Amino acid sequence: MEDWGLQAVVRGSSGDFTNIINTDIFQQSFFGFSSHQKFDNEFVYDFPEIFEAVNVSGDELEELYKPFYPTVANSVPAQTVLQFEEESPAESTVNQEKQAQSFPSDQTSDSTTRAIAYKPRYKRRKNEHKRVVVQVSAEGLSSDVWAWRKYGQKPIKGSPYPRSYYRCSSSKGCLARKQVEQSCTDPGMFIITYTAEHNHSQPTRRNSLAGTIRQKFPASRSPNRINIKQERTEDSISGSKIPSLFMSTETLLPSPMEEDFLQAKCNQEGKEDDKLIFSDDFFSGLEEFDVFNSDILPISCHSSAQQFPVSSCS
DNA sequence: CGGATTTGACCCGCGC
DNA sequence: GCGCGGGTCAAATCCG
Repeated sequence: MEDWGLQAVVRGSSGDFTNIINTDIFQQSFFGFSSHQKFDNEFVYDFPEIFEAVNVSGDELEELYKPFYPTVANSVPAQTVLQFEEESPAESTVNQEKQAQSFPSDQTSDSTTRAIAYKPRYKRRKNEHKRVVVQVSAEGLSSDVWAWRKYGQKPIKGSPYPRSYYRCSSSKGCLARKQVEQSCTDPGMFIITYTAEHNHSQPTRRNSLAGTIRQKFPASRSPNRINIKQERTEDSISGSKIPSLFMSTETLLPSPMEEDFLQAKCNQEGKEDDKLIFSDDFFSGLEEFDVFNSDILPISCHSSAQQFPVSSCS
């Protein structure tokens, strides 16, 4: 997604969406949220009430978001600010080469690019990858859907707390990185910096995604809950198994976030006839969605994305 | 025994 | 050019 490289300020009135911030789901649905562009390189995204408060603090964040203070100051006290750092054009080619090495199946890399050997021992410091900075509570720390392996820890000047470095442990070639440091102004909060993107789907062996989803959409909060069940139907033409989306009736009254989430997926994954078709990748981490399913009904989708979600087959 | 963590050494961008 | 600060490496250790 091209817009992923833009700098963005994101604010939410409530909700620990950081639980899901580094998942493909969130990233892909991110731009489905209502937004407006303030400057050439700044977008403001409004999040629905379903999110809980996340406060911004810390010297690093302050430095990062100086240009955006007007936006921050005008929003409610409870807010979350994210920044997506844009890679510099000069290094873009190098990054493509490196990514081509790591992602041989990447459709954006042609065979010529893929053949280039590039293996620096150390990465460039700045502007190499998109970065997402979030602040979460200790609870948010433990609900990461990805498997991380700690590979370093350093004391940080000006902070009494060290910074921990993590890399993705579920895929050998994955460049995804994560830094965690305790906020010096609010020791109860942690600043997480995600760097690069995963080149694989979420690890299905971990149950934390289901836990995250339950946390975000507990059944007791119906009608805001979202029930999704994976079902693979055979394509009459290709004969391959195609995952389809099934939802319970509660989603007839979706929260704005869910609606935009689904709309974004709808836009991205495409539609076929009156049924949403999602990729295998989307479902790879959602196999436990049906844990709290009751009555599952297929939904339909109008051809216009603006009308989605529109109806449910009863 | 294999994967995760710890931790000192090493590397390197960047400012002076 | 030099030194600082931060990111990564890798051997040792831990742990299930």
